[in-house]
Amino acid sequence: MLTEAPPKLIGAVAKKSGLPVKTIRYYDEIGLLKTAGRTEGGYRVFAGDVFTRLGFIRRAQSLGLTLAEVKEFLEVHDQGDLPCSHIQVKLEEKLIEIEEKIQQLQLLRQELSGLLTGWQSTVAKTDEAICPIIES
Amino acid sequence: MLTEAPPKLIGAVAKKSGLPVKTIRYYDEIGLLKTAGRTEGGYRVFAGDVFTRLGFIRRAQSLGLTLAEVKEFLEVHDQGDLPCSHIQVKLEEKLIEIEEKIQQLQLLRQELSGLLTGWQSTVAKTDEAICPIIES
DNA sequence: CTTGACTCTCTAGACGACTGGAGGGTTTAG
DNA sequence: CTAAACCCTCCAGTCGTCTAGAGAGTCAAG
Repeated sequence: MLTEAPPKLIGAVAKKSGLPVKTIRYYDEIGLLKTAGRTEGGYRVFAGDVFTRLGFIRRAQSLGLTLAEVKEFLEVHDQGDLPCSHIQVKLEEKLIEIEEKIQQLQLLRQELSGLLTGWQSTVAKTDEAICPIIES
Repeated sequence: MLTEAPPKLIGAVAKKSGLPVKTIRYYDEIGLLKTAGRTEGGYRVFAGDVFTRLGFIRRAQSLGLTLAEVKEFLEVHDQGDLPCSHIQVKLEEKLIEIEEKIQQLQLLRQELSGLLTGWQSTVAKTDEAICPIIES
């Protein structure tokens, strides 16, 4: 019972991934998606792994990586068997950057939770609190 | 032997922090810096904690926070004794986000180092490697 | 008092990452 | 065959984060 997988069109991908159609087209335009070709009518057809890919993109992006950087990684992934030391070094550098980021995030967390506990102690002191600044 | 601290002008801050003068002015403009007033001639004068502040800004920013978010945190810090639950909740949410980010970074690290080890095994297999794609 | 380094404001431009809309082709249900 | 729901390209606009330059004021050294 093997039925032909129906071609995933951009609308379906958008709905399932939660991203706007426009954004997906944009990602495709700048070469992040390696679309699985087009239909006869010229519609983009996407492979099954597009969701993994989109997930990766969004995750990386939300962590401060640019789409250009993301693209590099994806290219490495796509032609995975090209261990040129040039790119390998670049990847290793990126990994170090990421580890630094993790540490920075942990520091930031400390700082913010410092704000919070500072507050809490203030709350304890003042026993009641009203916020005089509510903007928007 | 208490001498008056000399007023830190923007150029000195730029030099010491490594940021361009323009950027610092920009940060001031959007309210990130709470400059310690101006000289008679209209020059910005910065307090000693400006470097801590700039450090915080850059760190947070490099982790994907917007300057608007950074600004919120700094405002909390500046008027630290306002434990209004509205903002407190916001901060807690941010903390959770940050913890998620840490996890995502760890995932990303895994993925990237997966690329790397994938490579390494390929290297082991092919024993020699040349990179056919050197762009720029 | 002049010169040079520094500062100011203001306006405009750049770049990344979208987002909206016009104008038009494709596909499918009735 | 037509209408609705998709999809396409192309072009322009937006938002955030700077960055460049013009024109002008400030300040310390000589």
